[in-house]
Amino acid sequence: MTRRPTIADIAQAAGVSKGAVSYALNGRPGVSAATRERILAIATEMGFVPNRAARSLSASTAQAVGLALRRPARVLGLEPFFMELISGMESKLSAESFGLTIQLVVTQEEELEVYRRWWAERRVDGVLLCDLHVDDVRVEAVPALGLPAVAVGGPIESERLASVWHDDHEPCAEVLEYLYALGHRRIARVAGLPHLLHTTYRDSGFGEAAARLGLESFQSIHADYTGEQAARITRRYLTSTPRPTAIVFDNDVMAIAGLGVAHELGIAVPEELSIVAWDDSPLCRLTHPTLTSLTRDVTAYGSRSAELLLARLKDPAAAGAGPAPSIRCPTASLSPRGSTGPAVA
Amino acid sequence: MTRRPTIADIAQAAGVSKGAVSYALNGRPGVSAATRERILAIATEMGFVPNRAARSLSASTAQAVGLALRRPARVLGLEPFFMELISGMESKLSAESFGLTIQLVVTQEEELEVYRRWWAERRVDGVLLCDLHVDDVRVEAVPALGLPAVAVGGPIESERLASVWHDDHEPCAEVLEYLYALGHRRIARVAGLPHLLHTTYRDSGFGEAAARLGLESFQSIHADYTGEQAARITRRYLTSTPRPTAIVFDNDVMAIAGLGVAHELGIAVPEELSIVAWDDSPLCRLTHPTLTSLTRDVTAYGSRSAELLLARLKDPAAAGAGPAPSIRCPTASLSPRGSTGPAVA
DNA sequence: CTGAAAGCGCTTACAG
DNA sequence: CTGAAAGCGCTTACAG
Repeated sequence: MTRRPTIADIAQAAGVSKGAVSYALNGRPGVSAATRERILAIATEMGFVPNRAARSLSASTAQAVGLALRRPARVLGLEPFFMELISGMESKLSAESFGLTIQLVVTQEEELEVYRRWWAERRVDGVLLCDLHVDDVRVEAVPALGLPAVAVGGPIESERLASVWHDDHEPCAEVLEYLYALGHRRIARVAGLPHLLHTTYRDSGFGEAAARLGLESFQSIHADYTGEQAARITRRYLTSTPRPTAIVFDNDVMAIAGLGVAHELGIAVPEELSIVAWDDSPLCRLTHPTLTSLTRDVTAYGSRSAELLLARLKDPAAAGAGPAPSIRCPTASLSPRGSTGPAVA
Repeated sequence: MTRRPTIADIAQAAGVSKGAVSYALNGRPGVSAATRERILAIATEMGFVPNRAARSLSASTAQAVGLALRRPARVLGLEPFFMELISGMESKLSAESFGLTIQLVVTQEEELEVYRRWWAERRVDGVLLCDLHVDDVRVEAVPALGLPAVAVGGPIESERLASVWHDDHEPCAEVLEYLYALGHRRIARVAGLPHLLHTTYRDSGFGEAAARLGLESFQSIHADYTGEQAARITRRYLTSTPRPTAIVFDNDVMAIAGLGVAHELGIAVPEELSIVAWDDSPLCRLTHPTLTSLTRDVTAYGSRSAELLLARLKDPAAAGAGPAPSIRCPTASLSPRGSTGPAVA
């Protein structure tokens, strides 16, 4: 037969009803073990694969999860973070034969529109929300749509939106204490986008740790994660007097740009300047010297998020009852490498 | 109404049949202009969005395109290439309200299995094939499935598989001629994976250009696009005697790793060593010196591929007739930057 | 131009 | 344990 086999074909071949085939295929009660065996054998032999649209229509499930990314394409491409995250999500999803539908968006309104459309079309069963903002409207708007979702980031204050996050405070303290122990007293930071939630956590984390250590000159300047802005800010830091002896960058791309500026200005790393990167991608090991960085398992972060969403899709009753779970992932830890060393006065 | 509106609801409100609603919504003949207006107004007012599964089931179209990526997650994350490509594809697809379904796979067999399943499930209408190999089984196997596809890469020899590609020969010549003009005579290359089709085109492109220029010592060593392998090979090149005065890398990540090795060995770039990268991502402008590289518009490459696939999906008759189109994109061109300079003997 | 009906390929109560 | 039937929400010939 050249046509795709349907359950009707299997039913006919097995001499049973379509309903029986459906029960057998889905491992539900309603058919005897012997009949089930026979039906499954025939289905396999015919190379049967259920039509997703038909199944979706009657079961009203899309067997797919959506991911809308609102970042400029060049930033997405540049940061290994996103592909690692996607890879982690995808591994869990495909294991449960869920699809992952991706769309890039520009504005927040466009992003919400995508969620509305996906949900109205029943193209996805749920979504994963990235890049949480301060006062993120999605935290209220997405649950309000009735669209199951998991926020990848936090912690957030919400009874309705589940989230997977890790602590951003502790690593800030760890970095500053490490640099302090190396003798650094003039430390600066090139921070990420100020409206991103985790940036604010780091702002306060660094601020508190700096105050505790008496690092009065500690300062942060916000950037957009691109190399250009990071280079400009680093240049400003390094040409000020007295210049910092250590700079912390909120991502790896900016740290590499900062290292480039140090080379450009003839400032030796780590002899005259220590550099610490956040997000320990393989990029940090490409450079010379290699970059000291805060390591976290981004792939695990993605897979944990997908896992939580799948669990909530599987048990909508539990998902509806009680406050939404908030899962904390292991905190990032410092991996000292070649770019940090003792401070010189 | 709390339930999603269906065409039946609209039909009832408008006092027409469901068929009429369908015709009006899809802009097909069969309803008068006045009726159409009225139906559309009601649909808008009700916030109607067609159920994708129902539409897919009756129209037997998924309104989605699949992309299976067979690369280690860390390579995918590291190379801006893929996200830029995806971004280009996605922009065309979402403009036509097609979804993009992504899956990461490990083996070729797994990849083919994904295509078979997607197609059998009718989860996608077509696929985009990346990373063409030498004697790639997909070139025959995917058209044999009846699954519409466009190869992103080539040129390939196939009457059945459409492709979008760009020439890899000319840039090789351009690079070597440029370096030759700068006085370089000992040139080495850190190549990409040897079984990838474009690597073989570059192998021959560089080989021919080197022969033409009389660069007898020109040599290529194949690597896997990671920084580790590139660093190892670069170290070998730079510690040999006489060492090359210029090294060409098949991607940006390897070029950055190579630059790191030069720093590590105290070899000044570009004074003592020139470096050229392939794939001009923003990464090439992060470093100091900035990397001379071969620029191509990866986003356009992706969007052109998606466009071709959409065109073939829209007109299956034309897609079935005649040899599959083979679209050539603009050739990469050299962007000289700080990492190349005159050769020193 | 319009309506009533069948059909896409599944799932799922509901009777036997 | 099994079968016959209705239904999911659309599209599309086929009559009027």
